[in-house]
Amino acid sequence: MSVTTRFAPSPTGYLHIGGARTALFCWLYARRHGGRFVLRVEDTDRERSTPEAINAILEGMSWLGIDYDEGPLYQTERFDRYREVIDRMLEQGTAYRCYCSRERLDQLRADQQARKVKPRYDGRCRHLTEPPADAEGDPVIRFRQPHEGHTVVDDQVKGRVAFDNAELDDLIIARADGSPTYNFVVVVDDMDMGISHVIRGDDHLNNSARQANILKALGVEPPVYAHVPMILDAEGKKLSKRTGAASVMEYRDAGYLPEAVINYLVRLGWAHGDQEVFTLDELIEYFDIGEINHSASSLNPSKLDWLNQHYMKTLPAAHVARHFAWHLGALGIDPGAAHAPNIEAVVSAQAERSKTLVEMAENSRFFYTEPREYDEKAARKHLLGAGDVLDALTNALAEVEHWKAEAIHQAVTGVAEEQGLKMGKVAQPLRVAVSGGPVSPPIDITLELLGREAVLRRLAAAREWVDQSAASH
RNA sequence: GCUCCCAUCGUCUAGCGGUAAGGACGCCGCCCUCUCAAGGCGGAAACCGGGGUUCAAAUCCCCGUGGGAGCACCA
Repeated sequence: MSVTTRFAPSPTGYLHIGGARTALFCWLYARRHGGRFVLRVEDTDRERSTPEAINAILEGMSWLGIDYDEGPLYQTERFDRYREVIDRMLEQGTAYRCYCSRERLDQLRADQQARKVKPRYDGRCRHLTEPPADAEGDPVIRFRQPHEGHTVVDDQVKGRVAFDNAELDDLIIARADGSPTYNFVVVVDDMDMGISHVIRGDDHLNNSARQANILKALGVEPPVYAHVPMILDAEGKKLSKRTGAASVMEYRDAGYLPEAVINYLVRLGWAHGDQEVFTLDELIEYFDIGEINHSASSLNPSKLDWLNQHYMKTLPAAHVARHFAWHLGALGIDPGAAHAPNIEAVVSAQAERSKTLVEMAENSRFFYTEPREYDEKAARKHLLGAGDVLDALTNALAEVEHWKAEAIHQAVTGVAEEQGLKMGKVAQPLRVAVSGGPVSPPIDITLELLGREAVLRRLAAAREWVDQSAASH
């Protein structure tokens, strides 16, 4: 059987992280089986579906690198088709007109709730042959749900799930204004698009029986269903805009690489033995629906951090640098400015001491702008009284022939020996002088990246600061 | 309320009748060290409860408990 999967988000303002994982699963499954992956936008809710909301989803997909073979398809463009199917069902008798007023329906529901039974339509219009005399307004169309027997969904994740058809009522497939409803359009779309595998959130598991029944009424074999569990926040609660971390774009903005997010997401609810890190090719080779977990999983932010750092360290520096540049820009830094250090070298130097690109950008500020002031504690500890060391360093560094880490390292250790000091007593004043604070990549690499001119300029400024501080105390 | 789903370290998970219940993140030690990290080594840490089935149960069944989802002229 040829595989066609689909991702069908409704545009609600952003690409939800859970939706992104579902999309990823669908995408991987299609790729794995040489099938097709379709993107379908469920925009029948005209209120919520804005161009911005649709763009947010497309942007999220493209940032993650999840491409699609077909689409985006929009349901709002398919109303004629839905109408056609509804008419056919009316003709065949698998659907019927219901004239019950909203008031009656509300009353019915209220009564049932009061009697503590499951609210459902009582089928009053199910056997009507013509409109009742007291009918007011346009009728809705309901699906004639079979009431006997069971509908079995052989879910690829949850296993065999049986629904008693008596539990299912005749759901509305078209409103009084003629517009089709969700459970119906999904069915028509899945049928028309030849979807073979419906992989979606398990909040839809209950819908699958009725959808399967509509499909059968249309004479079509239902697709294979796979309902994947939800993603919860770190506290085990439902993710929301309020708690944050729900939108894919928040992860980009927080400094995560798409590779890290993909790897993190795929391991949330899916595992391949003990392997933690996967290339895309490996995922395509290994991914299978049957290995998806049955239960919801909570976000583990520190594990994402770890993966992100892993990818920052191991992905080609040039690739990481492209994302890094974007974050530098967000800080108002132009990585392409004259005298700016080689950005790939900065990435290599900072990757092992940053969890995110945002952190990397903040820690790398001093490479691009001279420190306006020194970290107070660090300056007091390392700069005060270090005038002689700074002088010696200035002299030694001015002499260095090839401004490379190895030569710089020799010069610095030379000063330490000559002054009878431990390396720390030399490197730390130097570090504070050039970076403004107590933390930076190895001092020789830091200096190489900064360039001799900038280093000597910063040393002179530090020397001046030492004198001034000494004078004022 | 009814229907459906779920349940292994704090978290992500491996396990699919016989294991000292494994790995990862995080945490705690030690080593390395010019800072911060990274890295190496080691450690603490789990089968929700109760019944069955079986020679044997984290694994299979039932009940309970606890989470979650669905029950709209929303998607």
